Amino acid sequence: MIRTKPLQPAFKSKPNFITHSFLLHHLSFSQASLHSNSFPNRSKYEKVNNLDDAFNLFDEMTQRQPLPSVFKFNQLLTAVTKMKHFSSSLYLFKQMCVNRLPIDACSMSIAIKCCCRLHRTNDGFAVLGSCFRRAIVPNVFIYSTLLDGLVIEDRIVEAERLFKKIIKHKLCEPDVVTFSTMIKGLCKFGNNDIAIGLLRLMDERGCKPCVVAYNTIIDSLCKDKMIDDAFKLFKEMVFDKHILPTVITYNSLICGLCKLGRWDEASKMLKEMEDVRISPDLVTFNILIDAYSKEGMVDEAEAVVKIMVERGECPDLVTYNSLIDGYCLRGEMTKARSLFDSLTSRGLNPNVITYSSLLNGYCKSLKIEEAMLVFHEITRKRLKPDVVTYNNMIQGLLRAGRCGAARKLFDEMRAQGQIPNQCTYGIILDGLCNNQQVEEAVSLFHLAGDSKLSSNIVVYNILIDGASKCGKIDIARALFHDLTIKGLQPNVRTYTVMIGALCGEGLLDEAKHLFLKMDKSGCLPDNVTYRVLLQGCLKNQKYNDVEMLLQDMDGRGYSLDATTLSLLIDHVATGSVDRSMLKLIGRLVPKELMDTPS
DNA sequence: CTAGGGTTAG
Repeated sequence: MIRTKPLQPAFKSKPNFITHSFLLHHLSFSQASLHSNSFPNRSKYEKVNNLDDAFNLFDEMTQRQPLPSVFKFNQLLTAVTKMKHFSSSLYLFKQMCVNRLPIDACSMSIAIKCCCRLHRTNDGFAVLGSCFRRAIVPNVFIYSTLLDGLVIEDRIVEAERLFKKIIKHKLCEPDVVTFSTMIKGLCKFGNNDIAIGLLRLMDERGCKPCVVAYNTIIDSLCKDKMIDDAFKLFKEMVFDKHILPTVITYNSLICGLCKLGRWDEASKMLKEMEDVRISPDLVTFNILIDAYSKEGMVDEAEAVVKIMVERGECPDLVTYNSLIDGYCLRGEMTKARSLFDSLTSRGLNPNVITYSSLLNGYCKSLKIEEAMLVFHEITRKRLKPDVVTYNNMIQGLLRAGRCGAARKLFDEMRAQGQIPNQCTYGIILDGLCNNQQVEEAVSLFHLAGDSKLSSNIVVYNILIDGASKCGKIDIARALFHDLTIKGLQPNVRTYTVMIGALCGEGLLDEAKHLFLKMDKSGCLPDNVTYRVLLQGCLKNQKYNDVEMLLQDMDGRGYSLDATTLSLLIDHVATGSVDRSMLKLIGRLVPKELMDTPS
């Protein structure tokens, strides 16, 4: 399976004051990075920095007598390709072909790269065919580029086939780039172990793994939240293989740590990279800004922006998109809007991500009309709403109770060629349930006929929760039964939602039974499970298990949230829960709740 | 001499 973002975020801890003040302090006082943007030895063929110049130079070159060398043409193609004008580069290449201008393997590999980056890898293979017709022997550059094209298009089976063919038929000698590309493909499909195996294999074949090969796997492990494995590989790279990490290595690790809420370690890595004289770059700062924004700590995020500017880095669209999203998450739509409006004066054009963030912010703030305006603005700016945009808008409409409009947009999205993903269905099912339409939700779920959807435990969690919220405990039970029949494994959330549903109906014995069952089936109840069951006990005046639950929580290092705590205190006050439990309760109160007087 | 691989945003 290709890696996708989870439908539900992982539990994270907030950065404490010490960590982030250290982090900011540390960054602002370390030495500024050096910049060198001068390229004194570039010829005019690689110096072109806009398309017009490139085309003019090309025309002039084609008329020269004698013709410039293939080397000069390749330099020009490279320059255009570096500007990411892949179509133009391909156009020039085609002109070279039809006009019998000089072409070699290098020109071919540039053309193939352009095809691949345009998601036209098949055309890349057509260029490979033309190599044979022109008696140009395809080399390792050409095959590695084609391999990358297949990986870019998620054609992993074909990528593996090509890779094996290269080795078996000795099409070329695979080098460190060929291996790294295959490793990237494996990682993209979650095969980290096989990727590590390939890392070992290349070493055995006498092709020494380099920092890129390691980075690829380290980053993939970080994205899969296997950060400890990532560090294992990092240490192996540095200490056993004596390969120096780069800023990209650190960026991946810091990003992974931030996303897991491991702020103190992220801060430690920042310090470490400065120690080894690697300056944080634009991406490093963007990672920190995004992490702070997602924690709702926009002030700290803005502080990082200030520091990066002081250090000579120019905030880009990624920077501002993170900030805008941060303000949206806090519901500070005025700030989000003014930041959005300031983009053009900063020379930045909002993209579909910017618009979707803003739209989502308005939806979450229940300003559905504003959200619709933003939605229409997207097409007016000749951008295309994508799946995420539609998902956000549909969610907003459902929240506003406008089921009909949501339905219409769902149809429109498919008409526009945007394929609904699992997230879309999750949003719609949840929305229908919240609009008292569980039956519709369940039938849509069965109607969707998507095998991945019907085996998605998160979707079951949504439906069970929704059924319970609508007071349809029978439907909730049936769904829970249905998933076990299918051989699906309920997760903590499934159990918790079901236990909550049973508690809500006063079915405490059944809830307790399920609670014991989950533990037995190896699914450990989490913090939330305990809180839900505890609330169920209290609300239904079943006090027998309260002390045992509290003791369990203490033993597991769990804590109480504000709601459960105040409910408990109420019951102690009325005498239904014994005062002797106060000491135990006190131990379960997290520091944050102690500090904030409410 | 020119060509291929690794990091950040909804």
